[in-house]
Amino acid sequence: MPPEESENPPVESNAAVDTTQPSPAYPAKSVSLHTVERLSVYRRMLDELSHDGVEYIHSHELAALVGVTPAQLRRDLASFGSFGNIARGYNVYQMGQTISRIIGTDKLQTVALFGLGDLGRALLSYRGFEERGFHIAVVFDINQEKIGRVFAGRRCHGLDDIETLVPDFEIRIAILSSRPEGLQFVVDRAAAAGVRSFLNFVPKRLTTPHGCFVEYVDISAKLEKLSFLSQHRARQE
Amino acid sequence: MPPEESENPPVESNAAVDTTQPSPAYPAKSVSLHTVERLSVYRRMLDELSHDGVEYIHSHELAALVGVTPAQLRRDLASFGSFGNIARGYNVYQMGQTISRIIGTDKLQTVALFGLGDLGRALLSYRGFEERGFHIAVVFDINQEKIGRVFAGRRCHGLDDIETLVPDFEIRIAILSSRPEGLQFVVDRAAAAGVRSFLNFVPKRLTTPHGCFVEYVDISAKLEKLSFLSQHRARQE
DNA sequence: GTCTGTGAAGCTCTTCACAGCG
DNA sequence: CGCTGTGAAGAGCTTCACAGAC
Repeated sequence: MPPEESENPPVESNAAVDTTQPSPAYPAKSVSLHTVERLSVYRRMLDELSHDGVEYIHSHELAALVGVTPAQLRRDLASFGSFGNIARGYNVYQMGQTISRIIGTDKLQTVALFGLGDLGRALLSYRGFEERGFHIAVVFDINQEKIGRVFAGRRCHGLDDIETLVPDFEIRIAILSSRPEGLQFVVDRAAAAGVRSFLNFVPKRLTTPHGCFVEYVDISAKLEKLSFLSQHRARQE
Repeated sequence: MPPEESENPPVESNAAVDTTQPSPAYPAKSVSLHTVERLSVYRRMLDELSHDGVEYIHSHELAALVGVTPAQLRRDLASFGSFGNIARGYNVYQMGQTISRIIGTDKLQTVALFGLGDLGRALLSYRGFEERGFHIAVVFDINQEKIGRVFAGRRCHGLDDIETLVPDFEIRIAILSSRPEGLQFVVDRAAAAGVRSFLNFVPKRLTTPHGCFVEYVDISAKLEKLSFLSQHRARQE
């Protein structure tokens, strides 16, 4: 399993640029995955700051708020172009917009959910997704008793609707919260219908379909990590 | 915020060693956090294999099953002592036991849950924790209407019971799934009562109490990472 | 003086490749 | 032969520290 971390294809500016500021829009070089994860954190804090009326912020202030070093913050931001003002720092609103555009959440993204067990229903009612730019529009389950019923405003579909609904809603992202059995089949079928990436809550390793991405969320593993740390480490991380 | 990743204090063997096999029990050197995360994955797969009756396995086989390189698997295992048999490979059952002991899940651990919203209730009904050695024994909420009611077999408590219940149940780990407001206060209070580590589902940065660990699970951030990848990268991760 | 952006150093994790064993 | 364990090399990420801007 060779990690195929090829360099980015040169991403041409596709969207209409309508910002009033001369903000750099797209990554100049390859942005590391660690950086991408931190970008989400930065954006959340920037949204809060913007909401509180803060216009400009210095790297050391924002860094302290999100818990990274100032150097790292500046490095992360520089990876897709520099736009800090030396006297006043970074424009809070503009930087938030730029990060949104880079991670692709400047427009609402339509998401599908597979599996309406306890976790699936909880994710469905979670309001946090909408405010971050994700909308669960379609839900699927294999359970005949659930198909046709409505959960949190969405009608539950059977797997046979994958081929019609995924293209119709232009779904690129799927959340997996089903039983492990048959999960690979669902993933392959969804990928064939056009889904490009999967957020997998099921504790089961998947064979990633070609051209797709899978991100794992393993809650038990996180607990085990904490268990290890409490046992073996002395101080905070 | 200097990352205080001091080297491990020499962990002396504390528990009574009762294994029948001459397996090394405790990390010889500092085990990296990445290794710890993978150990959870190895153990899950080893449990499955053991259940299927597999007795021995070679590094390249197990590596393929969990999606890492054979070299990495061997390196991970070697970080807490080597116990592979050159002819037959690794003893599946013994290695699972050893990993459990290292991450501290060879005995059931009692966990508290803070916040009984949608996500909290889903976590409460999730059966996967028990089989990995974690038991949610106590649940808390600030909502007066929930206090006293029973959810999935556990009576909901108010925060005023933290100081009595945490010591009584010897709770070391807490899961946070409440609203962001007042979360820091809850964490500080729980830490003072004896909780050592926190699994935080709330999208809010915490000041880690001294001597404690906080592990963040940010689902929206994961979606944003996928969104970025679909946009900018060409192939699978 | 302060702050940003960045070359360079430092550090950590991963992979290579091979000695040694069976 | 093939496999494990490991020194050494490689790759990637973080931090240092300073030039340049203000």
